[in-house]
Amino acid sequence: MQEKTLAKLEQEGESFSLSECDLLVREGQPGDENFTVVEGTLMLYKSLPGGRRQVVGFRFPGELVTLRRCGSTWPVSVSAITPCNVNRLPCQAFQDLVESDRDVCQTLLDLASDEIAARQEQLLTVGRKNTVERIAAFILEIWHRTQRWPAQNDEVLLPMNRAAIADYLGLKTETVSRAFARLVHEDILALPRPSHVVLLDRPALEGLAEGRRSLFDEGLTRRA
Amino acid sequence: MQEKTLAKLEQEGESFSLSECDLLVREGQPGDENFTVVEGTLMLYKSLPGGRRQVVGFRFPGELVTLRRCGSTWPVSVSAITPCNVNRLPCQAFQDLVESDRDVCQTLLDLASDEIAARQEQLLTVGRKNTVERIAAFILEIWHRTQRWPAQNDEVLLPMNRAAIADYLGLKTETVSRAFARLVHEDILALPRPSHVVLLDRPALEGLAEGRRSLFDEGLTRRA
DNA sequence: CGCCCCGTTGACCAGTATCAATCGAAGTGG
DNA sequence: CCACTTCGATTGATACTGGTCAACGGGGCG
Repeated sequence: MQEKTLAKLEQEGESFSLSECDLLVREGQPGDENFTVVEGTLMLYKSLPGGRRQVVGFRFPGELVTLRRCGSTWPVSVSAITPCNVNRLPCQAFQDLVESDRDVCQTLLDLASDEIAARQEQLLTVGRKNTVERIAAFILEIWHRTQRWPAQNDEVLLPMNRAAIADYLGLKTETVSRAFARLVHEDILALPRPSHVVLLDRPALEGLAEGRRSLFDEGLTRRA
Repeated sequence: MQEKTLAKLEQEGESFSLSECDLLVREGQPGDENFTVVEGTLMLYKSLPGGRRQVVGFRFPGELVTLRRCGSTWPVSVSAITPCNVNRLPCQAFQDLVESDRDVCQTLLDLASDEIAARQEQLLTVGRKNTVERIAAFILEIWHRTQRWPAQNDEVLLPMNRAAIADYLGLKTETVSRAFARLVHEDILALPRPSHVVLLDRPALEGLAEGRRSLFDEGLTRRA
């Protein structure tokens, strides 16, 4: 259903490619266009003076970049964190499709609901979890979203670097490194390369991500 | 337009009231209903073990509580922070209205876009601003949203207590108090009562909220 | 009148940021 | 092919913001 809707959007639009680090749109910029990702990974973020940056989402193949009110300015910047193929659809054509096809409209409302729920979840992570819990939640999120064909394996390839992870989780890169190091030390993860994560103990990782479990539950009690 | 759409929703639904602190729905609960606020203020939040809580939004009169995928469970809890009148509309009736009326569908997509942008903004605030900047942004947000009739006055009545503010901003109540105290000390705000904020220097407050200005730009440099 | 809750303030602590150095892999040029 | 450069990741030492714990104050209500 979502696939079909996105396919409808894409057959009306035109496709083009982006190199790694290319900026697709800049925060505050006008522009009545919608985009979908065909190939690669995009990053959505907002900036603050002093080089502060908050990543508010990643977009993988098959996803709509963002729902936008026609005539509005972009609330975020979007840039490619890998080489990408992106499909562009003018806002008006998008609008027409919504009005002519009720399935499209319903699907978009569902996608919007999912996106809102995802941002609420990210808020919980950024606002109320500690460093290790944030990293655990992050790895599991990317794992879920990139397991397109349920190949029940326990590996994740992170397309984003440590700076992007840090800015997604409201941390600094050094802090991200240390959290990874702790998870590796506890034998919950392995990191053959910085972008290659192997899940050694998924239940433990899930416990951390949901704040049920602490790295000190056992193991650092003096006389255990 | 949005008002007209919400009115359509409300005339189909049934209205009822909530007392302060009543729980409207609990996170994870099933329930195919949509709600709008007629009177009062609602709070949306998510919980974590250990009593940790993240508020992900407030709802004022005339607002839809949240867009929901039909058949899904609630991703958040909703409770009344003041006495409220709320309108309930079964998901199916909501669905029917969306399908029969393209204006409704378009308006809902616009509302969803706004909500997504608002959560992105909150993420920036929680992830990348310091205590004072968060409070400044918060006060201005509530000020904007409660100035329904552009009575160009500089007063805000906060319907939520310090705990709700803290949980919205990823802080503790003591920290919220201290930030208010600093803003009062700098003559940017006055606080006749804890819930009654008077904006004495809106430009300064906006500068802080956007991270352009620091409380130390002048005033705490040793020899100024 | 007194209790209780919420907000405020103070003293101290801890987790994360900051600053700095090092490591390692990938790319470049001799 | 190998030295050199570069950039991202990692690790260590220290600083600082916000959290924790505790006490106090004021207003509302029984």
